[in-house]
Amino acid sequence: MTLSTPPDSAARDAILAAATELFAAQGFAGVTIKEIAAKAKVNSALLYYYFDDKEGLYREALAQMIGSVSQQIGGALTSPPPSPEEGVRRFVMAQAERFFENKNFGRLVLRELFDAGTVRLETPMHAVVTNALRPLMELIKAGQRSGVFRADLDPRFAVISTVAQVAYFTLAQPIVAELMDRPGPVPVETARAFGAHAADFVIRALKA
Amino acid sequence: MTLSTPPDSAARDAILAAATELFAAQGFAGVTIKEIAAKAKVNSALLYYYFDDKEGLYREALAQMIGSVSQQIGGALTSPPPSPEEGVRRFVMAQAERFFENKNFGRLVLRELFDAGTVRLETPMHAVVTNALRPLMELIKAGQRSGVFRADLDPRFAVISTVAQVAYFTLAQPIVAELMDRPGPVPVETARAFGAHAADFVIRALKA
DNA sequence: GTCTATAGGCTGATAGAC
DNA sequence: GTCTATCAGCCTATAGAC
Repeated sequence: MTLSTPPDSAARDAILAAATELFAAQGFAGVTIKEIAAKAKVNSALLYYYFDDKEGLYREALAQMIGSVSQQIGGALTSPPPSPEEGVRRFVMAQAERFFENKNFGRLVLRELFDAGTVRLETPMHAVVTNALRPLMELIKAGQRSGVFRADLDPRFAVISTVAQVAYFTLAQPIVAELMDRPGPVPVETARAFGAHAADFVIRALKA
Repeated sequence: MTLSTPPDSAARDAILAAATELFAAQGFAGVTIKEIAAKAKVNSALLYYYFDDKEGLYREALAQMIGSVSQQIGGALTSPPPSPEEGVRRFVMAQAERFFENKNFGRLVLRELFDAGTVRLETPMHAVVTNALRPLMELIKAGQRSGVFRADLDPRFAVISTVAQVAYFTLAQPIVAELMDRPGPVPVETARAFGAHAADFVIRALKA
């Protein structure tokens, strides 16, 4: 069936891809419509054919990213939970995989977090908590009940400590690069190695 | 002695304070000169008397924050190092103290991290690494040599895991608030409690 | 030092030809 | 669907009165 606004089109996809990348790198206010059009190699007026306005475009870019990725991360916990430890490891590894596979995701989402005072969107943030963070918290609570994890930790704090690892690594690339004594962007192997380190680090801190 | 550009003035201070707050909340591109002037309760043309331009104002706000605060955090390690564990605890607590005492610091600095692709400043980031992160890394290495900390950890990764805690907590306020089941901003007691938790969490992960 | 007034450029967005 | 042309508004920054 055909919708009133065509949902699929090469031009539309190009616009959305360009917008996602630019918003992730420079933030909502730091990007212009013409800049997006240039990157997508389309005329700037065309953006208004496919999207309501600049904010609508931003909204769609963000919603698309968060919807797909936060579910994929949370999805690491939907399959049978072998042990709390293994669950936490899977979660962190899935988070690392998604963040490194799609560098824009982390930046776009975390950027939105910043701008939350200036808020544009509440729903996507809610999706992150519901899809990814709540399941992780339940897993940690289960681990605490079964005695595998320390019971004296506030499970909410434990969740923050866990997700902070990969999030900060992704976000703080300039600092990470300098700390690594490496010029230029951090290579994927390093990022992957950090994911493994992070899972290990967190599990060791959680264990009873 | 008098400098060419008067360094102290109530108006100048008001402008700098207003700029810091707004840049921290909305980013460089998201703030207008008139907005800053309004918040500082001065005429917008006055900003150009005290600062070169918008970027110069941003630069000064950022440099001032980073200079004072990164040294204060790193300073937690200059006094006699009692034990590696205690050193790490002091570092994390100092980081928490500074971040929570001055909410703008974390946001302004971390925001600049994001924009590093679009770079405006490299020097301040360098200051963070030199003043705060390198000393922390040396401390961790010392702990590894003396057998207090696990030797199989990459000290660079360990540094990232350590600073990520408080940084993410500060940054991700909207997510943290929702996770806490609390409407509105996170109260200071909670932030302080997280600082203690974070220090504990990290030390447990580092210990041999 | 602090203000008013304004220049000049760029921005988001629309109308309408093809 | 995609483009050209264009506008009104806001933005940074400056000139100059007080």
